[in-house]
Amino acid sequence: MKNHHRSVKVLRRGDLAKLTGCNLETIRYYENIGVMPEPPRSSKNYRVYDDRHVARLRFIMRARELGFTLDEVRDLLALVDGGAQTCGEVQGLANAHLASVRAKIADLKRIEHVLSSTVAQCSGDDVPECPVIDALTEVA
Amino acid sequence: MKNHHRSVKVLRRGDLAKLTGCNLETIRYYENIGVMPEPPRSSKNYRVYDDRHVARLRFIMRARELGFTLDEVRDLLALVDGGAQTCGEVQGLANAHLASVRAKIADLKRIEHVLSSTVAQCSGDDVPECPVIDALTEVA
DNA sequence: CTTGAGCCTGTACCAGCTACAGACTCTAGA
DNA sequence: TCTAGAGTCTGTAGCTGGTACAGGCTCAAG
Repeated sequence: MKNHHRSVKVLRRGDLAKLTGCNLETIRYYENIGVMPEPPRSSKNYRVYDDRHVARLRFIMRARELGFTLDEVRDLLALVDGGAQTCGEVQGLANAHLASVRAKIADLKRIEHVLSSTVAQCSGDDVPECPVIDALTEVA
Repeated sequence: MKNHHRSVKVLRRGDLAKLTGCNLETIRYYENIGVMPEPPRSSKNYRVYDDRHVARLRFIMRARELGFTLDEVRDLLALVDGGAQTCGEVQGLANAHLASVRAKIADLKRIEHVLSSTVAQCSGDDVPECPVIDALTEVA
């Protein structure tokens, strides 16, 4: 038992990465841009994390998975940290983000439609005439 | 009549930008990365464009609008320029791209679902309990 | 005591542009 | 003819959201 005088193992950057599945370097990046707090350092200048850092990083990663930008994540975190945050404010951010997600879906659907209807006209043969190229070339 | 000895007005970079709606700097960028050809230069080192440059830039812009990456655009252009291009090859590229567009749509729909169902639980009040924050915080 | 793993820092790189500085040139009006 | 402003030239830096490496320290096991 080497840690008999310290019952809780400290988390270093690599541990945090493994626990969350986040890339090691990304953690430092998040710290640099201010979405992760600067953790305390050990005597040898190693970052020392705890459970709250794990929770915060998971929060960030989940928000990123849902397509929030890092700026939006910062806003969400500020509301969370603010203590005085209200459901209404968070709802506002989430709704704004939802609208942009829906706009992206609409864009991509339009693109999908153009692509699929164009490709459907392809003969797939060795012929030089190609409806895809035509569609791209057309001034329309 | 200043151009009496040259009936066709030459296009400079700004003209090409206006004709296509492309950003002025983007034209130079496309030249640097090799999707636009290096145009001939005037005696004073100004780029001189013609109709074919206009057509090519429109092609690139249309492909970009459809979500092709610049690498994919390069491939498409190589097939177009190759002369021996076949409909089948182009169809292959377009189909691969269509698949990635569909994958993005699926991702975004999943995100939309999570967001909208979460936001729907919001009271929108001044209360500190927020289902959006809960959803982001949950380890799930 | 050595060896490898892990951590530290700063910096460079990716896409796909956009913008700006500083120098040159062209064009239209006075 | 002169001059002011617009256009062009080059290289380079910035943006987002990371990723990756070099060069140096430190730590733990054999």
